[in-house]
Amino acid sequence: MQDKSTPTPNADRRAMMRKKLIDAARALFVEKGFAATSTPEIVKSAQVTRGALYHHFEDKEDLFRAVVLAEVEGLRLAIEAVSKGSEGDPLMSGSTGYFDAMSKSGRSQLLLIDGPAVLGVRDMDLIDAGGGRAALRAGLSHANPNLSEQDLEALTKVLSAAFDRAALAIAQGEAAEPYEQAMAALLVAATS
Amino acid sequence: MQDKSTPTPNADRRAMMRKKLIDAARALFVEKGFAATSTPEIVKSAQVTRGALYHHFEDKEDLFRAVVLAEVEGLRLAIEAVSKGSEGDPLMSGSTGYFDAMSKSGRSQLLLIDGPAVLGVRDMDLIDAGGGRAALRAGLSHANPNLSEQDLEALTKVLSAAFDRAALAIAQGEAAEPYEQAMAALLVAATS
DNA sequence: CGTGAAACATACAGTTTGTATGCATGACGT
DNA sequence: ACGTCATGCATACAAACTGTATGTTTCACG
Repeated sequence: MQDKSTPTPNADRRAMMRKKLIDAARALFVEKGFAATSTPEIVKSAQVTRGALYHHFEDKEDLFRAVVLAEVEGLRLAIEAVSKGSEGDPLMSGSTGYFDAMSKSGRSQLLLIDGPAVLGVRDMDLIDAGGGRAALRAGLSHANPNLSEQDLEALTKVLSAAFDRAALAIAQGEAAEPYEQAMAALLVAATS
Repeated sequence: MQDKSTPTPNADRRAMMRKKLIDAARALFVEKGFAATSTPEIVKSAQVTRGALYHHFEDKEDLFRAVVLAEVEGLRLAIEAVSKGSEGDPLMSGSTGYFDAMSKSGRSQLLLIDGPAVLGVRDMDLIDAGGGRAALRAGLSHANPNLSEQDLEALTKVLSAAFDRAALAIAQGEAAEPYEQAMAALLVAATS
């Protein structure tokens, strides 16, 4: 059969092109940061032209947002996979699952550093409200049923930030155990 | 006396120019973020030329670093001022002092969001190692003398991150009490 | 199979960044 | 007091980047 007889459907082309751009952008954003990464670099790495980039994304920030959203989804799946076959306290197993999932290279930099700076604290807060924080909140709520909605939200956020900082430290090469231990201690305290 | 008879010493000129630039840059960085603020904007706001900027700072990032360093110093002074005339548990009074000091407009954005993104996590970690974290560490160490150096460091960092997140939330307009309460609970737990 | 829309490529205008160069002004020894 | 020098600052310039406008190709579909 002639090659020309397999035209690529538009939906597939779109998905493939977006993936190529998102993957190339992710690698460069992780390596050099958002500001230091230029769109010519990105399209060169993805082997397409800038026309394609600006056809699929409004601007550089929009592409970054897509990268972050994909990363959050990856994080969600990873946590889900880990916590599936685990027993015991859901908070504790969720904790190890989170650390495991956040160990993927570049993930903490994207989600914890560049994300808030580029997309803003509010947007980023909404974006990762689901990514593990919902589970943490549920666990805390279960342990402290008497907590007001507001207090629960506050406790969730500060504990979540502590988790994030631990994941970041581990990603930067520090030993994991002290942080896992510290977070376990805090969790115990927060659920008693 | 003729006006011309008071030539400005170089040291003073230097300090004044740096201050003008740092102040103008701080306002714009807070308002629009680092990337979205251009050097022409900064010098226009400071009523000088780009030549002055690049004479006193290596580049835009270097100016940002100066802004951050000044901010950390301001934070340190503010905490010191508050904690001077306070009684009781140094950790608890330090906590309220920190929240108070971090309530200055733009401070959390600069130190917690843009700082790590622009200067990098490592540099920023070194920069604000003193700004309140040292006191937190000392307090934790005093309460848990048996903790290893590594464990103490980890606990300090995650708790510090929780404080930061609380300060950020408050700066974003959320109610302060739930966060102060949550942090107090965590502190109690971490010192028992 | 032809018309229209979507996907992509190329070309362009406006900004921005950092540097190079030139001028002015305070510092300092004699 | 004055000449020399370094420092402070302004202007001019080249390279790079961003977003848009315009052109071309490829699929969708009646």
